[in-house]
Amino acid sequence: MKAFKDLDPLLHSQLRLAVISLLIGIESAEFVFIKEKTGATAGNLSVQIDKLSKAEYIEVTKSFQGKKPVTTCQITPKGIDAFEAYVKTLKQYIGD
Amino acid sequence: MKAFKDLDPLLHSQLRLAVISLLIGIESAEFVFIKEKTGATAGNLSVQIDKLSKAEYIEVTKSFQGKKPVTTCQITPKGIDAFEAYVKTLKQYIGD
DNA sequence: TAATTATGGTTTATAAAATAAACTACTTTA
DNA sequence: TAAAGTAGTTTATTTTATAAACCATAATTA
Repeated sequence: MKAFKDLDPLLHSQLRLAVISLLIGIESAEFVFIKEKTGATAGNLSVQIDKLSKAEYIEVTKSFQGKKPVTTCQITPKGIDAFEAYVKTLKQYIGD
Repeated sequence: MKAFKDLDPLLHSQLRLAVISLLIGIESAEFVFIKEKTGATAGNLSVQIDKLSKAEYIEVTKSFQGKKPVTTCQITPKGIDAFEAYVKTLKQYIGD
């Protein structure tokens, strides 16, 4: 208990945590929306979304709105589980 | 709000967070004790304690117990403030 | 008593992560 | 048609985390 590796390193990242905690309360969100909400740069966000996607914490769909590319993100059940486990562990840390 | 940089990067590290959250509930703790509790390696812990110390989040005292060196760590008021701010921000993330 | 292991760390090197900068592809506007 | 904007991706650089090697001293043992 309180072994420092208990916190899922994939979620324990400033930006990825912000993304997941944003997606947890919403059905789906577009790249640009997430970018604005988190204040991240496009490059950084692109990389982190890719990691979350490869871990299957989120599902990413690419489509077009007219001629513009639109990247839509959605949290998966696996992502929800991971987030809940993360929060649970965290609460032990912060004594809640 | 929820800008991903809101979380103090100095505390947003698996090991440093474990150290601080350990020290918050205790007057002071020795290096070896923290090492065992967190499961960290000595090298890693040494580095992270140094960072927390340089940021004045903790105070480090070196002494001897007989002939053995003893490194004692204590959280500072600044460290307590930082931890509380961190927890506050975090709670917005995890929706608490 | 000379090597061996243990304790309590620090320093340095390497691996992994985050971030920024540069780039692609296409569109809109001046 | 040249410039600027949108929506991202890729690559390079910086920072961070981690592991490995090391130092000093003490206790153990062969």
